[in-house]
Amino acid sequence: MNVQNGSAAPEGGKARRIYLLLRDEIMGGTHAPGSALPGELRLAETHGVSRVTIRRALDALVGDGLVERRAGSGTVVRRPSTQPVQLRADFATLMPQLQRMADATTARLLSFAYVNPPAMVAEALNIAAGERVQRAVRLRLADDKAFSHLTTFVPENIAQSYSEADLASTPLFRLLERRGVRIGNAHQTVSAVLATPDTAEALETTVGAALIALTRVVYDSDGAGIEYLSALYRPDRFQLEMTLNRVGGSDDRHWEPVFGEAAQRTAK
Amino acid sequence: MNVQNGSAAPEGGKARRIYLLLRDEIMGGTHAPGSALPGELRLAETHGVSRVTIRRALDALVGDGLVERRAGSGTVVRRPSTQPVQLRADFATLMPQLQRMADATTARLLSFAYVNPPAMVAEALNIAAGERVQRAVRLRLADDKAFSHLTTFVPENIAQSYSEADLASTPLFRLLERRGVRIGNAHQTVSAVLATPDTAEALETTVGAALIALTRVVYDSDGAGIEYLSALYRPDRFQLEMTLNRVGGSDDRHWEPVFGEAAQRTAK
DNA sequence: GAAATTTGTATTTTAAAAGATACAGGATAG
DNA sequence: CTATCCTGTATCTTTTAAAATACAAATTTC
Repeated sequence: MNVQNGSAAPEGGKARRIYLLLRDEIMGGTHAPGSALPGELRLAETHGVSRVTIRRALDALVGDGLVERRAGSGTVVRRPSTQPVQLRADFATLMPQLQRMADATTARLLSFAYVNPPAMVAEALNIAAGERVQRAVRLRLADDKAFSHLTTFVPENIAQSYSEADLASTPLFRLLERRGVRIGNAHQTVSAVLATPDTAEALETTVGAALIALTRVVYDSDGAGIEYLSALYRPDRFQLEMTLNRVGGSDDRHWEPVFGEAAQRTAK
Repeated sequence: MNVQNGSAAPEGGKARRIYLLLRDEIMGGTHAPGSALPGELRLAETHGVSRVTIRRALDALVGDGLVERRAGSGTVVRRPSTQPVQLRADFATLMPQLQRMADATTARLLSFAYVNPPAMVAEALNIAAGERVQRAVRLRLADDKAFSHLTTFVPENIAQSYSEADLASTPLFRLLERRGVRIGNAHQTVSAVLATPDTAEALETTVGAALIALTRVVYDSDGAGIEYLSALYRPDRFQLEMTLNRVGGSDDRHWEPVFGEAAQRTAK
């Protein structure tokens, strides 16, 4: 009745749970392409369900094109035919990265309005009670595939210093700096959340899938809140990366992040 | 039959899915403590299920002590009685942080063995076919509460330069550097995954919950793989943080990570 | 080539979850 | 005080998922 992707994801129940789990493991690399999954009987035991249920979960994976089944042999993880789009962003230098990324990706505005800020946002930006904020929800696509769901909150008085059109052409921070706002620092937090019905739909995934959640709060030089960003990423299409170097003398050896392009080269 | 936490999490099916979702939202701050959840009827519509099903999910949340229901008034998010333990680690300087953290936390060894490396690991560490690796699975607890599930892979020849006892007292990198291994750089990736039966049990959470996944590969100065770490964190008990400063002249303004203690002070 | 293992298929039974519905009772807004 | 909106409770029905079971067919292993 409610088919999500094109796949035959089980509606609810254990089969669905196991489907999500296995899918997650496969896309996360736990089961490498070409390698065989544990046998159906084994899986049934591991997850404490009957073989029939495992079977239903596997059926869905086959429907997704993630695995291939060979009678008598086993179930094997398929080599993804379409290259994993896998965008990567360096966590240490996230901002400029995102900037460059903006060129290679498309954004779609899902919603735009001035609203009363959620408690979290009001607290983080230190918004006075009753004051409103501009909320914009954007979807970012690469290669016509959605990989990130962004919700930004900007205090009303700041938001009014630019138009929607401005935003389309120029990054927010440039706009603000031109207007004399002196950006001070930003604070980022990374977490993991489950896809809700709306975010799942936007990101073309399934309710209950694991998403990377990044929260960023930007302050001006006086410590006043400028922007609150809540970003959700599909882990199979986007990943946060960072390279560290071991530096210093034998007394004070420690790690130091590698910036920008160097990080890309050092990796792998 | 299979109660996970002490809560009454629905076995499978939609009620469970919605329970997980709402729980995730509450713990993630979408619904601030003290604020009311959407009405049951509204929730039923949003999630496309009947009110009874929503009700079952809410029952579980009440069982967890996450929400309080008042007849006629609504369902309200409870202020957590036990302060959120919330360990925080700075992503940029993760290593020293972890070092310091080790003092305040306990580790429990769940398994220890020499095994054939999974494909992912073999590739990342550039292990020759047939060569084995030391695999150790550890659980890290703070305040008697598990917050992280660590699996490390170290090539056999390197692992043999220290004993299990050594590891208990001294961090791996110190041990290796004393043995003449010259540590070069490390590469980290952050993602999000779902809790599987085993990781869920270890982390005292529920199958299908969202977890932060951090993968780290450490190389020596010759580029040879030294350690492959796969860490899972409970997002309600651990978070990756980072503070950035806006620096540079008007021509070349960009962001730069703030290290160590400074980051802690700047935040909030 | 025989034995063991693994997936494929089918049927039936059992259990669990979800839904529909109706009404009682508390809380709040006007 | 009343209309309205919420949760509380109960019952019954329907639908769906899961389990149990048996056997066939393909593959690998020895």
